Amino acid sequence: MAVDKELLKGTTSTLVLQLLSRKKMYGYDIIQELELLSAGLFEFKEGTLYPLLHSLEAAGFVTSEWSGAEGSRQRKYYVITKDGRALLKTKKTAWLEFSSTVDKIFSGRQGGHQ
Amino acid sequence: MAVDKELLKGTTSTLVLQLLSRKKMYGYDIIQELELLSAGLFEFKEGTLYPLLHSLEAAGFVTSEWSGAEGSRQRKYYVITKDGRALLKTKKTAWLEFSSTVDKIFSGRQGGHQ
DNA sequence: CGGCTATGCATCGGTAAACGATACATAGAA
DNA sequence: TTCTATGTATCGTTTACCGATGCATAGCCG
Repeated sequence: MAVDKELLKGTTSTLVLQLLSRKKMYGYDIIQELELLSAGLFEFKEGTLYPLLHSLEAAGFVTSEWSGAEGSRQRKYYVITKDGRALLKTKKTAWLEFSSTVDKIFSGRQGGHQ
Repeated sequence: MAVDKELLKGTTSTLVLQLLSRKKMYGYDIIQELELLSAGLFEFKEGTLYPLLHSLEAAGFVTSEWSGAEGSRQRKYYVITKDGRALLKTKKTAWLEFSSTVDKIFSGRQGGHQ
């Protein structure tokens, strides 16, 4: 594929980076917010999100920090890095290119023989 | 995921069905045409397409027939069925819902706190 | 007090889509 | 004759995603 394999297999990492580009968030919050923003269409599972966050961190696209009020529950907040923002930009561009191409083909504006 | 897993993992089967909804085609032709229509963006591999066509046929969404001039090379043409057209319609609707949701989230029109 | 639910992070194994490599055969061009 | 394009096909690998599960805490309600 000429387009990014990851894009075809899912826009999950891009969606997560997009959310993190707005504010730092912790895992559970990301799951809730994506479900809310998509009107229930996207239901990320823990088994999907946490490994993804770990790999994004290992690759340097996000960093993490434990935070929370003294003595209360600690949450692991993820913060997007400069590299992460660059990746987000690239991935969003790729998404637009991909989705517009799919739209074009689906609309049937093609050759037209037969 | 509330949306179809197959959709997320790729729109390949939908793209193939879309092409077949226009005219019957053989495998090699499908690969060429998709590359052409997408301006080189989609480069389907044989290892992707042929197993896909076989599974579509096994599921009853397409049928196949060998055809070609007498004595010349025989090509295996695929024809979309009524079930195939119904599936295509469903998948295109799902794609629109999915892509518009992704677009909305990417555009940043969300909550806006912080 | 005890149990239930929501919150919160995490890992592990299974499934299946997509791909790379490869095989094989024919036709036409160099 | 050798190379490239055409044409169908299979196989093994990779890996995204998910289901299941585990563990821990906080708050609510009977």
